[in-house]
Amino acid sequence: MKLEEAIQSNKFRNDVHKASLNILYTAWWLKTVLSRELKEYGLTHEQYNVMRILKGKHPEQMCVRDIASRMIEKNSNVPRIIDRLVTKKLVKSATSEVDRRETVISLTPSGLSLLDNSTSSINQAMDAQVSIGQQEAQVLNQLLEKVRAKE
Amino acid sequence: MKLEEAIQSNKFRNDVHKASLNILYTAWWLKTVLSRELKEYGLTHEQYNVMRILKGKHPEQMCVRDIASRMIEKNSNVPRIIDRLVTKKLVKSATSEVDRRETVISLTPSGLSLLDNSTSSINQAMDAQVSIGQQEAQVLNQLLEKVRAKE
DNA sequence: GCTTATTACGTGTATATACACGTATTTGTT
DNA sequence: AACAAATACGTGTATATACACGTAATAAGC
Repeated sequence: MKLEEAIQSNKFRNDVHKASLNILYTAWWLKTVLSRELKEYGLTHEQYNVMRILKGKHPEQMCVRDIASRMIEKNSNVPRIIDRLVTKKLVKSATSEVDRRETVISLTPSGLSLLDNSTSSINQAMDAQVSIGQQEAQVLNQLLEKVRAKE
Repeated sequence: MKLEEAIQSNKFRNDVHKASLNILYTAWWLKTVLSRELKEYGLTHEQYNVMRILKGKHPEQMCVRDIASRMIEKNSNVPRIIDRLVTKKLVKSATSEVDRRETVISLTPSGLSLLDNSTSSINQAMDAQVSIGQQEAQVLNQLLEKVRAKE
């Protein structure tokens, strides 16, 4: 669906304004596509994101702050997301022995297994639904980096 | 900041995967930029969005459902966002006389005034921070539409 | 070594998304 | 007209973001 139909408006100040709304709408669309798959596994998008980050260091542990700094949405409240993963026994939490301020987190075997299965679903969904080619994706990446160039 | 730095990872399956994360991260970045401006006016991004939609029909009223269908994030709980705007006397709410199931909403004078001021800020912030040209924005728009082509 | 600053978390509040469900009202069918 | 179906809201719950603040532990300065 075109943006104009999706938000029932074609009143944009200019193409940059339209592109900004398009980015926001596409992100919402993408989250919806991915969340639909994750729901089968009882995971939210954010819980999945935390687990993916943990897998990057697996089988090593990571402290909460390291996880937070890798999140896509930087204001995520990582301690609370971890709480829910601990309840489901998908990750394990312990006080660091090196620095007792730190809480170190690691994937449990069942967390790792759930992550692998859900990642397959996510990847399939992405390949099936995100309908651009690799070369177009490269151009898109360059443009998005440029959008944020002034940060 | 490049995506790799922002999320401290360069493990992408391919460019389409990277582009998906890039869209999500850029949307978060953009919301942050805009919310910083809106905070001066005591508005959230979503409250602003509702007011912008209302302005499209001003001085006519709109029913809740019409507003909801124009939201960027389609699962927004519009009645509750409106509650907060009513509390701040930025919009007025009344039961429709034509169809008593409908609640019709309209901007108050102070709502309209706040909207105009905040829109100036938003537009300035967007022009200052979103650093692509109009022609690049056109290409970006085409690519984003293509990403969602299978919806 | 003692004091101060910093760091890493955890928690509380306001607002939001996502979704299910109940209720009042209107529309459609017969 | 009476009943069934659909519609438009409002509300409740779980989880999330955004942000402020408190506390325990460590680091830094003297």
